[in-house]
Amino acid sequence: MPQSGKGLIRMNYKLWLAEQTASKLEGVSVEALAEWIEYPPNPQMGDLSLPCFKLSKQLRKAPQAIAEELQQGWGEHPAVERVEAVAGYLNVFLNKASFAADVVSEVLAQGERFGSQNIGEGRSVVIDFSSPNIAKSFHIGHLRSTVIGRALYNIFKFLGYNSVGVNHLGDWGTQFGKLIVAYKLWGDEAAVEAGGIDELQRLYVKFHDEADVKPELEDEARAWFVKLEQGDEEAHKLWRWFVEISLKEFHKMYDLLGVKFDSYAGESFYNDKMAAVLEELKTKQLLEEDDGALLVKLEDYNMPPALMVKKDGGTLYHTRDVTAAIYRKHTYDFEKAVYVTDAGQSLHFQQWFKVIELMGYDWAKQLVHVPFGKVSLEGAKLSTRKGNVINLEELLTKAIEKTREIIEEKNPELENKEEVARQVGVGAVVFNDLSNNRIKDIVFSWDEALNFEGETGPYVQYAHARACSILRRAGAVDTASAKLELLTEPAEQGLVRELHLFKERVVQAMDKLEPSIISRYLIDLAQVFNRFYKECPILKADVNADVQAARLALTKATTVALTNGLALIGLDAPEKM
RNA sequence: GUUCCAGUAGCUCAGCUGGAUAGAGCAACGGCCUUCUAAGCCGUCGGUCGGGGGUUCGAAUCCCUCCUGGGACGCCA
Repeated sequence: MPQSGKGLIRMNYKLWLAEQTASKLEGVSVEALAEWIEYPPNPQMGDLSLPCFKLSKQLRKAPQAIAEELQQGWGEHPAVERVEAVAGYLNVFLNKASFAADVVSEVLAQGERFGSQNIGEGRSVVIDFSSPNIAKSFHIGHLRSTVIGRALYNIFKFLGYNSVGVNHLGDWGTQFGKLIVAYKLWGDEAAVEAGGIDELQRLYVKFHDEADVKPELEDEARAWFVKLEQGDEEAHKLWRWFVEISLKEFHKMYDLLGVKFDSYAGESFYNDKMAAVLEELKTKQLLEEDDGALLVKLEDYNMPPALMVKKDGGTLYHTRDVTAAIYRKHTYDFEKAVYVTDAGQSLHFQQWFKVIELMGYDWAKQLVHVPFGKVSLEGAKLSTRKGNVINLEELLTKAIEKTREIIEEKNPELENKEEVARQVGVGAVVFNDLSNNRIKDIVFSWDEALNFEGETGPYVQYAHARACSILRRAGAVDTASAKLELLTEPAEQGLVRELHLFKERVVQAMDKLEPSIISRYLIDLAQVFNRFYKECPILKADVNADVQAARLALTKATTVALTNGLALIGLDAPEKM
């Protein structure tokens, strides 16, 4: 257990309080108590609280009586100022001085590791995210999967897992038949080289427009895809070319966003691996024929069947996903495999997770779908085919441009304007996408995506820059000898309390696979810091030297938490802006 | 039709897996730059937590039901 002498509880206050009280209660485990302990809604009620209602049944006593007994038997503890029994709660008021000293010294000691833990012990988590379709523009719909997946990747890594980021490229399928047909009919090489994905997409859209009046185009497209699958040279060459052009553009986005992957094994990668899986399904007697197609019936599980082979012999995304999962299990031996896609695919994932289970793989329960809500544009659904999309590059470019303007207006002396404009502009867009629960649908609005005030990325970055500014002006700071016990003002304590929360927020974010928990935390932290900044002067003439040193240490600790938190969700923390 | 998800302030959303008087941001209005970056801070206004039942000492949170909106539902992914 953490040593609690001299107020040093090493930041696990819930566990510590559980240990303190468990010894006085018969037959109650420390773990259970730790779960029940909560933070009171406001500081006047204390810093920690144990509701005694659940204990009431077990101990056959009134909650308030239990709380009072605990209070009376409390005795003295250097880390605690006093305890109260109120309305069935045991409220603990921490010793402000020791609390501040404990928290701030821990944050400073851990630095960039602050908030991290070794929960994963090196076990692997495969995260399938981003996964854009080749020859289609990278629009704001793909952004969500990309930034949510990347955040989860970072969070798992921070907590001791071996994160494996997989970009399951949509580089195979009948759309390539369509694209080949369109290219041969209306395209030309120079235009595609010059126009990139835009030109490919124009061809793709044109195909659909034309196919509406000339349905035989669809047959041609199917024929070309069959040729592609059979290794036809011309088809393969065109396909390869489309992939290269697309990847070049995707990498521009990934570079701007700072996203990296460990694998780009997309759909085409599994082409030669599906036959074996189909054979396995057959052997395990899971496949049934229906109207020429092969499928796995799932009616016992209240789901429509999972179609594995089309009547023309072609495979489907069920087939590919099952194959990919088996491959990844063998390759990475994952403890968990998460798939970050829009919520519209929920049924699909449930279906093939069930297929994996029916194949007898007990690791089926390690497969997790992480769904997120749809992005729509002023109510209209985004559609590549209709050309109704917001291009991510355009959005990021605008965000960077707007940041540049704000810098010119507010901080024209700034040295590395371009770099900061990128960090803040991109940060605003990314943060905006991560600030709500991922399941919520988003109606895209330029105003909101480019808003830099209130609950936004720039707000958090700005708090960090202000803190850095103070530290810079203060010069060399000896935080090690600072008298941290002096940090007892309400604004200081509020900040200390928030810093203390970081560690459990990171774990929550992992448990719920929810990056917005980090974003929300950062807003709260920036908020209490801004309050502290306003209320507690540091570099002013009349500030006592000891107080100044302590506040500088607290400021430094805040930059550590802000930087670490921002890094988790993929944002940089510029020192000036 | 079957099934999944969402519904909290005028708007956008939190609400820590059932706890104390439901919190932020935006918008509106009113204050705060001769003092550490005003991308900031403070204040005011604003709520039958979609409706109705139920479980519980206690429900925005769990269960049932209804309403509204959205998604998915065999040969696209």
